[in-house]
Amino acid sequence: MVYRRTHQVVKRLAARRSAILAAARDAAAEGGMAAVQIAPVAIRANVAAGTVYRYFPSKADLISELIADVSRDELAAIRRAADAAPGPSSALAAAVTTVAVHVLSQRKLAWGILAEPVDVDVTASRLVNRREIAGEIASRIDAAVRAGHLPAQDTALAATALLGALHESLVGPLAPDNSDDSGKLRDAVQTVTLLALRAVGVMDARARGLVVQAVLPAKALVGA
Amino acid sequence: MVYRRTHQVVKRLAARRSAILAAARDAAAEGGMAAVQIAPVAIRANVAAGTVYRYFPSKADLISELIADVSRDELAAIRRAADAAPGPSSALAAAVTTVAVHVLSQRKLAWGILAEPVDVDVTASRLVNRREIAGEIASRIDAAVRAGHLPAQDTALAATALLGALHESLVGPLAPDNSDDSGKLRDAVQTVTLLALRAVGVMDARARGLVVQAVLPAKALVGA
DNA sequence: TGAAGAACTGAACAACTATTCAGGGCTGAT
DNA sequence: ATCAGCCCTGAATAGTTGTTCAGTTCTTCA
Repeated sequence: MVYRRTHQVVKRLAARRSAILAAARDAAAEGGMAAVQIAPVAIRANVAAGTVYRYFPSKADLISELIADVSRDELAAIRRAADAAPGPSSALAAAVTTVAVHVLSQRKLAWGILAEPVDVDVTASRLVNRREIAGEIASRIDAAVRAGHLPAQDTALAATALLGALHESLVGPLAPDNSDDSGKLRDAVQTVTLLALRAVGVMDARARGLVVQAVLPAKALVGA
Repeated sequence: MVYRRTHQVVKRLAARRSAILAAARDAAAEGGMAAVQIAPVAIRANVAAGTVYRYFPSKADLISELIADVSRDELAAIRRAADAAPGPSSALAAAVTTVAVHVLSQRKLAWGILAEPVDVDVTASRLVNRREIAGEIASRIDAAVRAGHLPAQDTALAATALLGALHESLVGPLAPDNSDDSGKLRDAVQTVTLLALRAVGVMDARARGLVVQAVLPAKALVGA
């Protein structure tokens, strides 16, 4: 053999792969999953359509990896916010607020990742994504229960319900479009976080305090 | 003119239209929206594919009407259950329970109506559906607030969040499949109703009582 | 520099279904 | 019985995109 993958080539290939994924992500952020079509993504990434298939076996694989990527980021953000909180209840509040802020700051992307119809089957990837996020929330609820701050409950179901409430009210089709008014955005985050905390059994007064504490550090993110 | 639509013909046409809609509904109940394709629906309704287009201008119209139909039924059920309750809080609990029971007893259909990807655009119809149901829930929350049973709040947002929680935890991709165990089904309905009531501010102890009252009459429906 | 092999291109292909429409059959008035 | 007009049929059409692949370009090493 007179050809060998040199380090430089390996790096270029990896860069191209990332460029394609980034192009897909940009497209999704701008126009939702509907905009993630092979030809347009290829153009964005400065490659030909066929090249995409040298990196991803199919569109389903491309989108699945996109979903996994975005989920990884979100999960990390949730953990960071929760771990920085002083106690289990604050951690739960911080986690919920983080989810709310994230989906609001990238509504189209979030909708695409979560629920937007796609022509190929990405249910498996979406399932993994939801499971991870829900699992994280569930374990935070669990910690608060063990600390005696919340009544015992089916934490997995509660976590799923919480996420459903957040998503539906913030990026679902009925969600009001407040994307230009950052004050209303904060209000929405607060209101929904309050609902979520009360749902799992935080007493009203205490919940209000937790919400205020959790929303303050998240303010900066709203602009992102 | 030597031909005129006689009463008999009018009736037959109406029956055929209903048959097509019913076929679409059956298909959706069995295999979700993916199974609602013109040719198979036509076969189910004992007509040719072309005939469907004599009754519905396009697939989008057919599915939109299907969504409207199902929504009408659900809304009626919610109102019936809520109106039969002794007070505003019970009415809210009954409404929430009714939604839960309905989606659980027809999971595939509910998923199709609510969120399953469809190749044609039915967002408008889905939006109307959600708005109607959410509006009903919102007005029940409002009644409870006015009666002094709940704290003042953004009822529209709360209603949307409640529905999101119900749907996600009962028919979403993470929902456990308990379709064979009616005991678990009841548990799920109870748990989720409890979460929903607490979310809008019903005190825990009181919420538990309301849930029990609301679930009892709904039991019969679970089998449907 | 040349040869071998890999990567890239982009036009052609494939598959899936909604939609159409020319022809056949049915209904109702005379 | 007859015919005008509507209804129904279902094979053919059409439009949309994901996917392929033969040919071209680029990279590596002797």
